Amino acid sequence: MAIPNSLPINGSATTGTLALTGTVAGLSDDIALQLSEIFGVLADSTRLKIIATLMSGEVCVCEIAKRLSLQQSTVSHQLRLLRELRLVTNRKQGRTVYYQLCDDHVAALLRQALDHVRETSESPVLVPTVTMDVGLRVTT
Amino acid sequence: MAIPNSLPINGSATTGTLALTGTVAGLSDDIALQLSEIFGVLADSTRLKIIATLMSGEVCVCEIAKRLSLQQSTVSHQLRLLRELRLVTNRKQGRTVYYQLCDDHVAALLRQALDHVRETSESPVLVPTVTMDVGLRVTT
DNA sequence: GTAATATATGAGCGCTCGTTCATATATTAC
DNA sequence: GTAATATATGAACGAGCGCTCATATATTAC
Repeated sequence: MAIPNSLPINGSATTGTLALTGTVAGLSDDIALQLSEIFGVLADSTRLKIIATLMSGEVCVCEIAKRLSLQQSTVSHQLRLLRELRLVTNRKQGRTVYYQLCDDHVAALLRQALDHVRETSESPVLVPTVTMDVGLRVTT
Repeated sequence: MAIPNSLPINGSATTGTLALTGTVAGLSDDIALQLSEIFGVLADSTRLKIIATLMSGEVCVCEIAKRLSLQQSTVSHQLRLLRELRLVTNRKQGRTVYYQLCDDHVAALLRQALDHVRETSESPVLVPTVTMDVGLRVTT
């Protein structure tokens, strides 16, 4: 994920021309790029964990690092990316900085994907089990 | 996106332990990785366009390449990835191979993200317009 | 048979991404 | 004042990704 020039993730780069994309089939270059950027944010497990952490509310940098066993600089770099995409806001109090999610869309996508993952792997259908029937038969 | 060892995108690598992820907050390494792989598929504009093309039904490789102005090998490589993630199925007829989407989840995520992109950029709120009021005032 | 068409795939290349390390700044404690 | 703590950020490195080119295979047309 590249860090953009302080542009939010939404808002089209060009003007209009959404008509062709009415039925989904046939994405314009512009929209395909926007979508890939949105999904790109979620395509890293570290960022996903950070976002998920923020879904429980406002958390400071060092707390995120502690909870996720990440280096502070790693967390700061990722938060910077999320900040420049306008997905989080921050608030400084003393020497600690608290971050907060401010985008519903990304969180909604995460939730939906999570539902799907759970749906397919949660159901205790055929938990691997080995049943052995051991015995000795003496042939005389 | 790496090509996996013929493993589908769903199905957890380890056994169970989904309990901790009940409220979304606190993703396990395993689940975060699974999610990042799902989003990773959608994090490339070329793949998005291919998937969107397949959302209109069964399409063959050369047709996809033609519609999207992509090289045939590019399309084949991406389709191979999608095939190994079990997101598409293919059917050979003569010398042409038809591909078809076979995963609802990914298509649903695309649709949802698309709705959000449209929602925020579609509305014709303040289309950039310059209004000039030019005149000459002669001071005598 | 040969030629043309459709697809698959390995190798290589350039680019991007995520992490780590080192360091700078700001704030609090003393 | 100094020390400790919290955060931000630039540089560098290694890994992975997507594309292109070349080539192999399969099928159809002739």
